[in-house]
This record gives sequence, C-alpha cells and structure tokens, in this order.
Amino acid sequence: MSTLHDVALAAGVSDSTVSRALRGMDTVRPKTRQRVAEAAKQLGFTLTRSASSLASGKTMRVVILFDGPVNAWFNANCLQGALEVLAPEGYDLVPVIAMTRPELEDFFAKLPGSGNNMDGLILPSFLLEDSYSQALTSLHIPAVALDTSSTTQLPASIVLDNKGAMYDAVRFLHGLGHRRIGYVEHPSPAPFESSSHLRERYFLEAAKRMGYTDGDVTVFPKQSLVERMPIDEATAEITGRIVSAPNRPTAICVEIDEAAFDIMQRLRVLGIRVPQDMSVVGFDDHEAAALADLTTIHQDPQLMARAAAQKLLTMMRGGTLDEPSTTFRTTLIPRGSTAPPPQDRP
Amino acid sequence: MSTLHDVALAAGVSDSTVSRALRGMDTVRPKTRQRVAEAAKQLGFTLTRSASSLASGKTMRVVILFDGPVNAWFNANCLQGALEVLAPEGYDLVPVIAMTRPELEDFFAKLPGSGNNMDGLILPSFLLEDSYSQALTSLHIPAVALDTSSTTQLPASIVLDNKGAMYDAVRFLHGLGHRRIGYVEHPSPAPFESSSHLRERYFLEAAKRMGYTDGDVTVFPKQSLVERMPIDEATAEITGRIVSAPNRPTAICVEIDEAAFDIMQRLRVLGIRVPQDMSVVGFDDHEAAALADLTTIHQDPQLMARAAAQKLLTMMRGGTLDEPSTTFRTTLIPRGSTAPPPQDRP
DNA sequence: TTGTAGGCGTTATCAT
DNA sequence: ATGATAACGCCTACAA
Repeated sequence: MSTLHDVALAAGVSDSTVSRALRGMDTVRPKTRQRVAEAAKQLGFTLTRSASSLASGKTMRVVILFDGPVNAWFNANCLQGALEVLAPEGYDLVPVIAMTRPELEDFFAKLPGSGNNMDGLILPSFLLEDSYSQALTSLHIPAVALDTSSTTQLPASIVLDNKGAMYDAVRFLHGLGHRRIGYVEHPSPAPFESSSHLRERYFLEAAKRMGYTDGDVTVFPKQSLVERMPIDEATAEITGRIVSAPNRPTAICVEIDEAAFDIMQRLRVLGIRVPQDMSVVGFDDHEAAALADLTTIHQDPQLMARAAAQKLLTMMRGGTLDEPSTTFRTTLIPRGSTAPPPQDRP
Repeated sequence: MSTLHDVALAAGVSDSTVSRALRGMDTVRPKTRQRVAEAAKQLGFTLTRSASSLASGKTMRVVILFDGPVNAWFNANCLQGALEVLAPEGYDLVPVIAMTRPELEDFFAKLPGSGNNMDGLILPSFLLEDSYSQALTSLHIPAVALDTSSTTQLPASIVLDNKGAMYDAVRFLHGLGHRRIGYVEHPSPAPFESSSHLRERYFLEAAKRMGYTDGDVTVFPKQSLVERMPIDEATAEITGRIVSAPNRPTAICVEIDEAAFDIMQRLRVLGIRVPQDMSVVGFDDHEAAALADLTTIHQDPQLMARAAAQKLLTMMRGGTLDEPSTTFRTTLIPRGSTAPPPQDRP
C-alpha cells in the first residue's frame, strides 16, 4: 500500500537514501539505515518487484523449462535442487512446461523479447536443437543445460555420464551370464528428443563392444513408437512385446525407474518371475527402488540442479565459469531384481 | 531489445493501439491488429512483464507456499495441478518454501507490502495461525487454503475429508479383528503444525467411537517428539518404539505413505512380518503404494490443487465463489499389507 | 477505432 | 553520506 516515498517522508530522508538503505548498500550511515528500517517496518513496506525490475533491468526471475510434469521424479528433484540455491538469493524460480513441439517452438519463438523477462534459464532433459541453443547464446540469455544434449553446446552445462552408466549396466548383466539383453525406452509423451534417449545409443554401443551381436540385443519398442497413447497403455503394450519377443531377452534395462516399476509388476502378472525368469535394471534410483528391490543406476538430479543453479548464478552476475561443464557420474546399485539367467542356474 | 514503441512505429500506429492489439482487446480493427502482430513478430517483440505489471497493477504472479521440499509427493502434485490451470492463463506459479518457523514468520511479516508482489496465494498443508489467515483477508490478498486448517477460515479452501478417512481406516482395521491399533505420526521436520496432524486426532476419535479404550490405542511417537533429527533416523527410532511398545499394536496407520514404506521395510528387517505380524495402512496412495502392496487411503492432491487454482483464478479476477469451500473425499484401497491379527488366524 | 498524456514505484546518474 | 531528477516500458483514462 505504501511506497518507498512514504518511507522516505517518515524517515525524513530522500527516496534514494531509502532505496540504498533497504538494499543494504554500503554508503549509508548506520544510524540513517536504522531509521529507514524502522519506518519501513512501521509502514509494513516492501519493495515492489515490478518497479525495481523495471528500473534496474534485473527481473530476479529464472525459468526452468521442463518437458513433462513437475511431479515426475527427475523434474521434481531438479526443481527442489535449483530452488535451494536460487531462493536464498532472492530469485523466483518459475517452472514452465513444454510438453508438445508447438509449445516448445512457441517458447523459443518468444525468446528474443524474453531477455527482459528472465535473468536466466535452466534446461533439463531436452535434446536441444542447435538453432535453439544458438539463439540462447546470441541473445545473451544466461542458460545452463542440465543433462541436456545438443551438438551446439550451451556455454554452461551439467552433464550426466550416461555412457559410463550404460557400459556399467551392460557389463553387469554380461557378468551375470546374460547373453540376450534388451533395452526398454520410456514411453514418454514428449514428441521431441529427450536426453535420456541417448542412453539407448550407449546401451547398444556397449553391447556391441562386449561382443553381443545384433540378434542378441533388442530395443523395445523396436520401431513403431507407441505414440500418443496413455502412458500405462503404452507400458502394457511394451511389456507384451517383451514377453512375446521372438528371441526373448533374459535381462532388460529400462530407461527410468518409474517405468521399470510398472513393467516389473506387469511381468509378474504375466507369470514372468523377476529375477528368476527375467532380470530388470532400472535407472535413477528413485526412492521406491529400494522398496521394489530394483537393481538400478543411481543419479542425483537434486544435486545436479544445485550445481546448475550455481553456475547460472555466477553467469547472471556477470562472472566467468572456471568450469563451464561439470559431469556427474552414476553408480550401479545391485539389488534383487537381477540374477543369472534361467539356464545358468541348477 | 525493442520496445512497444518500436512496434508502434513499425506498424504505423500509436503505442496504445499496439498495447490493445497485442493483448487481444476487442476495440481493434482486424486489419490493424494483424499489422501490429506482424511488426511485433518481425521485431521479435515481447511485452516486458515488469513494465506491464507496474502500469497495470497486476503482477501475474501467484505464490504457492510449502512447508517442505517441492519434491515431496504431496507438494510436487500440488504444484503440477496448480500449474496446469494457472500457466495457461499467463500466471507465473512461484514455489516458496518455509520450513522453519522464522521463515514462516518472515513470510507473513512481509505480507503487508506483498500485495504489490503477488496476485494470489495458495497455501497447502499449513495449519495456519489465526493471525495469519486474518492478515491475508484484511490485506485483501486472494488466498486459498489447500487441505489447510485454521480456526479462522480463509475465504476459500479445498479441504480433504481427513475425518472420514480416519474413520474408514479404523473401521477397516476393526473389521479385520484388530483390537490393539496404533497411529504413527510423520516425523516431519517442519516445526509448526501441518494439517496432516489432524488425522491423528480423528484417528483417536474414531477409535474411541468404535469402542477402543485408551490402552488399546497408541500414538507414535507418544510425547517426546523426534525433533530436529534426520528423517531416517527419526523413522528408525519410531520403528523401534513400535516394535518394543509394551502393548504392541497388531495394526498401525501411518500418516503418509512415504513414511509407511520406510517403516514397512524396517519392520521386515526386524523380523516383523507384514501383514502376518503387523498390518500397515498408509495415507496418500502414492504411486509406489501399489508396488509395495500397501493398503492405503487414496487422495488426489493434483486434482485438489487444480480446484484450488480455479478458485483463486476467479478471486483474482474479482469474481465471487459460488462454493467457497470444496471438500474432497478419500477412498480406502485394500491391498496386501493388512490382514487379520495373528491370534485370529489358524 | 485510434491517439494523447500522465503516471505506475524504483533505480541510477550526477550533483552536493 | 545524501538529494534531485531522469529514465525504465507499459497501461489507462480521456479525448478525438
């Protein structure tokens, strides 16, 4: 209700002094500062964000762009991590979701003018098209990629060692004696590339490296994507394909835990025992993975997001990153959903 | 980079016309509107939020205040639900976390001036102190409570039928034959009252109503709160108390699923079989509940948050709610974590 | 249907 | 250490 000017009158100083005092600038005499503080508290005064923003040019707003719901495990953890570092610095962290290609295009189409509307951008998950990442840098919008890939690198990024992770997984299954293995894509509704799709590539690469032939390795769904299908229908469909695959694998890697949980349950319903008949490896180490006794690959998106936010912070403040890109490694957590293949056991 | 004025020049019209055209107001000739749209796109122009905000008085910013991390199941779902209705209307949804009492106090202390900084407020989980809810209404800040309780009701609220839920739970356990039952509080780190604590009260009330005596019903932790303790230590501690309780219950209700998962695992480790030795009922119907085969009480915070956001929307637009308070009911989902008590079985 | 003019509440620059 | 004075970019009467 009351403005900075009212505070100035009450404290018997000028507007500028109030502004300086309230923002903790150093050229204010302690006594004056205190008088101002009292007047402000007295009046219940708070700076108006939009006015400060307009005058200063800083919006104190960073957007985090997701390719799916914020209640998905990975996204919620990113949000929390970034919030933990940004909020104490006074930034708003605004989640924005672009689930469809038009939405994504729209977001980037509006980018040119958006410099006035955000101080920074965090991009988790997206496999960014080059034109987009270029636009970002040429518009001088501080942005950091969070487990995001693109040919044209952004100036800052947090990357997950997906390659190492998949090599670990394949090596692990190979060590258990599995000779027919499969990779299961997450039936994501997002119609554009997500960086987790990269894992498929590395899985195949690792398999080949370990001596698996094409016939030994299957990807589900193979080609005909299960698109635009409710997610559990898609999962059911995929589980069906796995079970009825001509050369059914004895072990599968699933792109994310949340999908693995579902698939495990469906396998059991179909009479396929895990791990006796089929080994399952997940990805994420979701809180429920221990509960489900799921062997999985641990990652910590909350931590990665903190790192991303930290980098963004220094960029927004005009600093230089001493390490533009930081890589996080994964850890394979062996649990009860994996075992040697059927024929190997007594 | 370019301003509304630049667009006006390019389109050969006045600033106000551009403003009107861009915001879709009706008093603009289609042809003019199009010319403006083209000029805007051409220049990559986007309205500057802070300027619009300052001039119009609307911030297009609604904050959602949480008492814990946004990656908690309930919170993440609230966020997603509210986002789904607010984002399409152009609102930023800004998550703010107040985990400690000072943080909460600080938030409300700054409220008087905050009217200029937010158009609305969503309050999940808090057991609001009256002074706070009164401040909100007297400051005319549109706010809606989401499963939040306070003596002084806010003008709008979404309430969960916690009472009905707990009566269902007690009735269910009673029907299975349990004569000694327990209620397990969530070892929340938040030092202030959360509305889920209400459930404890209703549980006790229901138990009494069904004929349980004080000796038959135990609350964990009983009195000495497990405060300021890392959450899993607290859970371990609580599990220990349950197991070693003098008159150990044969069935427990746990305040939220996430805690129930943990407790179930610990019980098993301690050799207590679920449900043979101990029945467990959760609350939430978290995605992992099916996986854990946990009998639980279903609620849908995402849906509730949508409703909350909808109410907020009409309030922010000056409308009147035809139903200030909406109550959502719960459903008990029987699964494998509950069974008759030990002595009842052959 | 469109244009004109004033003001929204701060910050920044330049004095003092 | 503090004051005066322009911006900042848009919206909203009001006028035409």
